[in-house]
Amino acid sequence: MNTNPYDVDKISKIFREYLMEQGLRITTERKTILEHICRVHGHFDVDMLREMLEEDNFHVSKASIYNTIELLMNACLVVRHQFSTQVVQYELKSAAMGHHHVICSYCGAVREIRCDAVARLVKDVKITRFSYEYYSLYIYGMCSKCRFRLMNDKKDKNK
Amino acid sequence: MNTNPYDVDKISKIFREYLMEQGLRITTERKTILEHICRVHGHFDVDMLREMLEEDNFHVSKASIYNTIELLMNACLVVRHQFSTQVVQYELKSAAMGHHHVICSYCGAVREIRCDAVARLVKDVKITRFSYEYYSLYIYGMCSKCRFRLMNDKKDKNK
DNA sequence: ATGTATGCAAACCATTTGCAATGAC
DNA sequence: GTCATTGCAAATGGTTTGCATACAT
Repeated sequence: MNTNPYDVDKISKIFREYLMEQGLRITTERKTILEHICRVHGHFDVDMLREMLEEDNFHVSKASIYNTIELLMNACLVVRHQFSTQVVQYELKSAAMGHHHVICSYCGAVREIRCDAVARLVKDVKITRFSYEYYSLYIYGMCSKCRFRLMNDKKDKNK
Repeated sequence: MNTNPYDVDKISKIFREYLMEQGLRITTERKTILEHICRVHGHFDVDMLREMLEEDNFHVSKASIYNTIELLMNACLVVRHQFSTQVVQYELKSAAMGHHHVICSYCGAVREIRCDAVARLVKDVKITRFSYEYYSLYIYGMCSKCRFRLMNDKKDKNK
């Protein structure tokens, strides 16, 4: 029933319309960057995106990547995540809407889970003087790897 | 029924115990920084905290503030928020647990709301190989001020 | 033809790091 | 007395900015 969250044609069309509406130009860079974002099925950061583009022999400056991501966020097509310090990651909004993020506070690993009950409830939260666009739910805790490592560290200490 | 989320004595005790447990030292700086954090009823950032301390004639280097906040996060007493770019804010975990964040994507204004139904549901989400510590829910959209401003801008254009 | 968008390099600024001096234990 | 912690200043690195050139309209 759900439509593909990575549908390039659909997403590119929305971006084109947004740019025209705002009187901004539809450049090769902007189009190509968005196309590559749609190919990443998951999170991405500026460097990763740049490498992908470079591998495709498409050279863009970092400044243009930042510029384009900014526009995509304004167009509500991309959302920003900052799970830990120093690492800013982005994600297509259409993809982000389908899951929540489970983050290990110790190693920083990020996992995605679905929970439609939570999703439904959050969308129905009534907020006065505010028009809802989207939400991010980050659940923090300790992953099994870190728990295991911690247990072993304690054992070693007691020896 | 709820206990005061800003209870200095209780929070300081937990921090002291954490430090001893980890073989770390209980310094005047660490104690004083935490005491000031408990006085902020809301979010704070490193500079704000430093100003507060300075006003109290307590001089600490930024490095020590960063160091102490790091420890407080490891002790699960403080959580980090990054609502928009460039501004990292922190909050006492005991305070953060009582509310969700409503953020305007346009002006960056942050509001807090309570919704116990969501809180209960999220805490009960079953996650395999993971021990839950806390969660953050960020709801993004447009606040009434920005909506109003946008409407006026459009009117002006059409003139 | 006009003026926005790009690329590049320099600037910025929050955070981190290195090291000598201090102070907790 | 020992060694972790602090303060200071320098280093780091992601993001932003300024400006000449390229190109969308």
